Amino acid sequence: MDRRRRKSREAIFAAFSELLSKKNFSQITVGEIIEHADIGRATFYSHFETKDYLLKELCEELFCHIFDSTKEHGHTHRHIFDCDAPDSVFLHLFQHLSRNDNHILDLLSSQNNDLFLRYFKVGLVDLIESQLETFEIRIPAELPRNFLVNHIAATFVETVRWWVENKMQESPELITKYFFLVIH
Amino acid sequence: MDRRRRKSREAIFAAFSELLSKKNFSQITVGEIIEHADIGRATFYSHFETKDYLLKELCEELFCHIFDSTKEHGHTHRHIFDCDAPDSVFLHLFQHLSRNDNHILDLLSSQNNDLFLRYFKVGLVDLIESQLETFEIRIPAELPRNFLVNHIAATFVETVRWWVENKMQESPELITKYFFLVIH
DNA sequence: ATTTTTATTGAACAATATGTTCAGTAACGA
DNA sequence: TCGTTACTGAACATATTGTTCAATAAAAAT
Repeated sequence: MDRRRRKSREAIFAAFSELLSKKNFSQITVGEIIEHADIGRATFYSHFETKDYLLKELCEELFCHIFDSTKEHGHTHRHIFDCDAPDSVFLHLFQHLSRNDNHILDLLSSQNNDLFLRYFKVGLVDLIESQLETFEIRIPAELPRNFLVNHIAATFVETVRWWVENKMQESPELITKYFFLVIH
Repeated sequence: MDRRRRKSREAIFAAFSELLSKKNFSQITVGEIIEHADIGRATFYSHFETKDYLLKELCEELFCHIFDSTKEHGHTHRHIFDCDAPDSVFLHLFQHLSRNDNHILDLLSSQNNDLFLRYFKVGLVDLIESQLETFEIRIPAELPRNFLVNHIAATFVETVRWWVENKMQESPELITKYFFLVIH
């Protein structure tokens, strides 16, 4: 990608992220994004069709990164069972979040956290779907697999929500413990 | 309240609900609402400051109604333990939803279901908070009460979401069973 | 080093949406 | 019947959106 194009794109993402951490998505205007990113109006529209697509691409950048890195871990963990915690895919996710790369936490703590948690959950469902059998969870036979996968993903997301709403005072390890207490 | 005022208010709610079941909240304009409700522009703004407040008041009308009715049930159930299912506060909620009063289901099935489920969850948290001790759920001592309440409410909401996404093929009784399988 | 390709700019543009104002009219309640 | 309250519809200023275009500058290719 052309360097100029990459710089514009990054400037838009940075400006948009900062605005999102301060005010509501629906109240953010394209004009504001342009102003903060310090680019021309036509440039913005040459990159993103609408504000919604911008959000979508931002989420993909943020979360694909997380899931890719945990999937690598997941693959090793799946086979190496002498690891400290066999369930640590989730621990890794919590740790990853608490490191606050790409200012994810600022976004998850903002008024717009629903927007991000929704995207996050979709990725989680895929991850859990593909690894459900490796989890040490007793699966009631009467329960649709589908339902259980959704439940685990949703519980994880809600745990994250609770965590950030409580200013993230707990360690990733403790949060992981809470998570498994309600899942098992 | 003046009959004219009540009629305008109802017309706005009806028009707004219908629009919400068809298209995205952010894409609905005040102009459209006015047109469908068949009222003057100034009338709309004499009732609701913004589209967001309109949504808020609509949610309150919808859900206060549900919670009020289940709280009455809850109070009786709390003391009458020869009832078929002592946990039936949740069964009642599922049944109430499936009756589709006020077209709640249309709204919960729409693209905007997040908006409503968010409001719904807030009411649920209050309900569960006040009745947690009456539930037959073993409470791990290490878990903050706060966390558990949020988890139960979130699980209920996610169960509803799963249900409506799957076209509500299951009976309220079966859904209640799924719910308790993952909660207990 | 020169040429070609590509991206950005800024301004102008029409189209749409927002929220307010006001005088006239109709419905309400007492 | 009379005073009050609500609705109307049009007009209004303002803000936002998304597009267009010619000029300019940076990057890539030769």
